[in-house]
Amino acid sequence: MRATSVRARVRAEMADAIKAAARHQLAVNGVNLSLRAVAKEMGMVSSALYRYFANRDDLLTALIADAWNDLGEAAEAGDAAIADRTDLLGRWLGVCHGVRRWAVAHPAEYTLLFGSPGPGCTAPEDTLPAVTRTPGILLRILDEGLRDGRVTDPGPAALPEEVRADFDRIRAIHGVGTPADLIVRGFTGWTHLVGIVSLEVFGRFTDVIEAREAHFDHQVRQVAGLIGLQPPTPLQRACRIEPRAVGRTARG
Amino acid sequence: MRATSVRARVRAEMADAIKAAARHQLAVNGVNLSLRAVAKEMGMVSSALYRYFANRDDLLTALIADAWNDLGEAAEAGDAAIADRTDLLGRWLGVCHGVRRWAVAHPAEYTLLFGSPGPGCTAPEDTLPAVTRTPGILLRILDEGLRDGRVTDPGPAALPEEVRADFDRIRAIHGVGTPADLIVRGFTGWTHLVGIVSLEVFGRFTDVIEAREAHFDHQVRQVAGLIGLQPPTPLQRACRIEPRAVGRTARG
DNA sequence: TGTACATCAGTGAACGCGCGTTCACTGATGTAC
DNA sequence: TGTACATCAGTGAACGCGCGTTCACTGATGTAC
Repeated sequence: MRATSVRARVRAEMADAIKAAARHQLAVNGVNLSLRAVAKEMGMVSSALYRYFANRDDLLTALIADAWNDLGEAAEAGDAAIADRTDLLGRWLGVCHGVRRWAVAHPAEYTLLFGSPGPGCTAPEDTLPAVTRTPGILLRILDEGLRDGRVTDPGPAALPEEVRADFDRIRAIHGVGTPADLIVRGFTGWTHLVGIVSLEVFGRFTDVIEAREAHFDHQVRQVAGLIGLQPPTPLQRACRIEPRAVGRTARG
Repeated sequence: MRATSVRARVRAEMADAIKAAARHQLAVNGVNLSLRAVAKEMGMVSSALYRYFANRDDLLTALIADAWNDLGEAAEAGDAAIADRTDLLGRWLGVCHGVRRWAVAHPAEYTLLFGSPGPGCTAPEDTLPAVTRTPGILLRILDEGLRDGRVTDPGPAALPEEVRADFDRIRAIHGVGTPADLIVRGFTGWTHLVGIVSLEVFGRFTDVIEAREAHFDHQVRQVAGLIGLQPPTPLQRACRIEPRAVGRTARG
């Protein structure tokens, strides 16, 4: 029994190594992953990969699932880096910067997630938690702000009924009580974030925007303001021990 | 001499027909354009295409240039559809809807423009006017609003110096006097627009947002408000002959 | 107007390539008695 | 502990495919005299 699990462990490690090699291939040769190239990088013959993945699509699907989780971890790390947990604006910005940093560092994997889907791209059902993880972090920040009064309830806004239905569904997925109108506001932040990161990663800022990070920070702040996130008041800041560390961490 | 230009005209028509077939191929088989498939659709042999385009990259480059112009035309049409030229919010929304409609109708061409660039993607220099055309329309609406007081000058905002340098350069390209701070606000609208359209076109709204157009309209209105665009006042509306047609056209 | 020549669009065969995937195989490792 | 068998990771050859691109060619169309 124990011997079997040794084999299983080695097997799992091999699968991980293959995925790592595949990620490297993505980084070097772009999004058109070649099984033969992955195998060569592993020092194997291409047919050996079929011991670990049923086919190319299977490997890609695994990479995509991993990428969603990596993105989520980067976003969570950006949130967690803010010492003052009541500084919701700082945390929001931390998440945004975390997402951008990950995307710039892993352009090919970002492309898997937010570039155009290839021909045989079927998102498997069980990736839903991974996909909704990052927007979920943003949503929870908003929700927290709503509950302690830092973010104002938008009240009965002019949200079309059909749109409200969509966002009631989204609310149910995340299991929060945030009103649909506020979720929409947060979703605007998410769509903007994806837009500005995609433009940068896909090379649309070349020869246009040079101060990438400063520009990103400025834009994301603007949108955060639209959403209703405010910097902590001086009084709130005064109650904290290390207020100055916050801004720096958010932008690092 | 006239005979020669007959040949030249036929030649140009053939090149157009090839591009049309290529566009159809893009729409059907996705972004991985195959010269052989294009030739087959034309009822030709693949080597015949080399009479018209030096190689595959040349054809793709031509398609991309055309796509930028098509997008620009769709955006301009969205603007032009607003009868009340002083209704800057309506015109802004008209441009946004025009962009979205074109993208949804031509997903593969949109992907060429805003998806991840392929390996040999070098934007030729002379496409700059085409690339900047659509954001330029948005910028000019803002500029018009600034000049007649509908949009307020943001004044000396907290724009980092390096970002200001980038946007001074952009301002020079478009030849407008709009202050950099306002251009940045407009650029936020552009990045948001690209984000929400990309998410929809690349399939990220599947099983998430069903009321696509209503949701889009709502989001884009939110961001337009952030930028400083306001709906015409009742007085302004009253001075117009057909005020009610505006909103409908903008959303059609 | 008629003829000789040049231009050029399109053909069809061929090239070399890299790809995903299959299959029978070898040899090492684990299992059962 | 030792032996016979089962499992399974990895090999290497082969398959069939579609691809971009080349090249010598044919035949129609335009040009010059």
